[in-house]
Amino acid sequence: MGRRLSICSSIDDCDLAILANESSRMTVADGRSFIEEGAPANDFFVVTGGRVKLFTLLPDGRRQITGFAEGGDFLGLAASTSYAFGAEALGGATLCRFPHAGMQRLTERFPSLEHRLREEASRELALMQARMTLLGRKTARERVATFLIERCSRLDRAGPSHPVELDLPMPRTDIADYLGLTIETVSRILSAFKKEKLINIRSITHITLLTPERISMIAEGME
Amino acid sequence: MGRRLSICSSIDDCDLAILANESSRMTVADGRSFIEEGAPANDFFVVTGGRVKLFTLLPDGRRQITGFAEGGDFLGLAASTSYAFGAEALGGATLCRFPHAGMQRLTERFPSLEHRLREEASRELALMQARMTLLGRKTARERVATFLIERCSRLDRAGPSHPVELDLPMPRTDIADYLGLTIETVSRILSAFKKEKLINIRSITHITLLTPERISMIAEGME
DNA sequence: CCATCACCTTGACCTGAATCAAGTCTGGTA
DNA sequence: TACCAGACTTGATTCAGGTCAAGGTGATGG
Repeated sequence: MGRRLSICSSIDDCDLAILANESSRMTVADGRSFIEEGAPANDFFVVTGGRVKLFTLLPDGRRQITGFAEGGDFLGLAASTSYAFGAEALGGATLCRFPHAGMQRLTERFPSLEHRLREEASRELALMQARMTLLGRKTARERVATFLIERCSRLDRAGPSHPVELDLPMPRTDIADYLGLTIETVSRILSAFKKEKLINIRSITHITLLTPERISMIAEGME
Repeated sequence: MGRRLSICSSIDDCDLAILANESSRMTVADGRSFIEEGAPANDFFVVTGGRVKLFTLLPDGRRQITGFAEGGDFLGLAASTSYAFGAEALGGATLCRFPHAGMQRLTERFPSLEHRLREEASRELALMQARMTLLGRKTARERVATFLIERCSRLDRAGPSHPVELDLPMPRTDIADYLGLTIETVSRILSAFKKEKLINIRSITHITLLTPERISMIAEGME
């Protein structure tokens, strides 16, 4: 969750030691889970490298991926007592862990940090509104199109009108669980987009958006 | 969004004047919109009475209600430049409006307020994860059951095992747009629940949950 | 160079919820 | 008391996407 600006951006150089003092680095191997949904929430995390997926589960195993996080993103902003989601590395990730107690010392020492955290939380809140609309009201085609555009606008700001190379580091299963679809549907729709010359599938993980602006149209239901 | 504790809870009595100074009260009539999705976000709101619905729209008019807010809830936490949602009164509401500039003066004066705001944002974040799971992975029956349970646990903490009277102040259209369904489906499922003696429909807005614990089971997909 | 395994694609078929189309109920008005 | 309008319910039918079932594909190791 949350992007770009590192947690450090609100703290000046010579205070970095204090920060380092309150945190510990950790490495998580591909597919390894490091936050258990419902477990007591003792830590706050910052993703420093690699990628992570966040998800919730239903008792029968149905899964909803609620977000992907990468370098600079915050996890576990909720200062609540238990995690509302599980988290798992996607192809290996490195994290910085801040125990809540230490976090509190930090926010006391650096009041502006609290503001950064709120900012991050509200940015995430805004993204989630959009994702709820996707899940509640968009068709499968629109969902996949939205996903592609979302991916590409995390590289390029502003949707460009010329071909964009895209790399989808997550397996189809994860895309499906993120979009509230099945892997078959995701696969079929990507194939359809290819047949319609909207995209080019160079390899499983490597896709070219041939007509980004048309794909954005589809994403917004304006075919 | 966000419940119970008023914004004032982090501010002591004699400072209330300062707070009052930075805010203005407003009344919104039933069905009147007071936040326009995408409009520049200049204010932060606290619901002081009545109810409000938050939603996002697709260009063709499809609507996703992303939440209902009532007394004590916060709106527009995102300190971003434009609102990520629209908001409209549901049967009349009263609000307290805080222009962002004033809000900033307040957080400087009362640092603990910033923490409250983050807390509120992260609580909302956790709720949204659950709602994404609902929209992405639950069946219509499960969604309606979840909705009923959600409504009743905002009265009673802990799901009780004996009948609960419930009042649904929003029209079926809103329930449908909240759950990502059509009004027909919502209506059919409520009728089915009635036939199965899970609920009793006393009037359009007044429903009794006869077996709350069975309804919770359905809500979690554990029929 | 082939076997294997995990992941992805494609096809045939099915089904849950949407859509389309009548009714019915309620509360307000005269 | 009867009428009306808007909101809700119910039924018949359709269809988007899910499910089930084969194939493909490409990276790894023997």
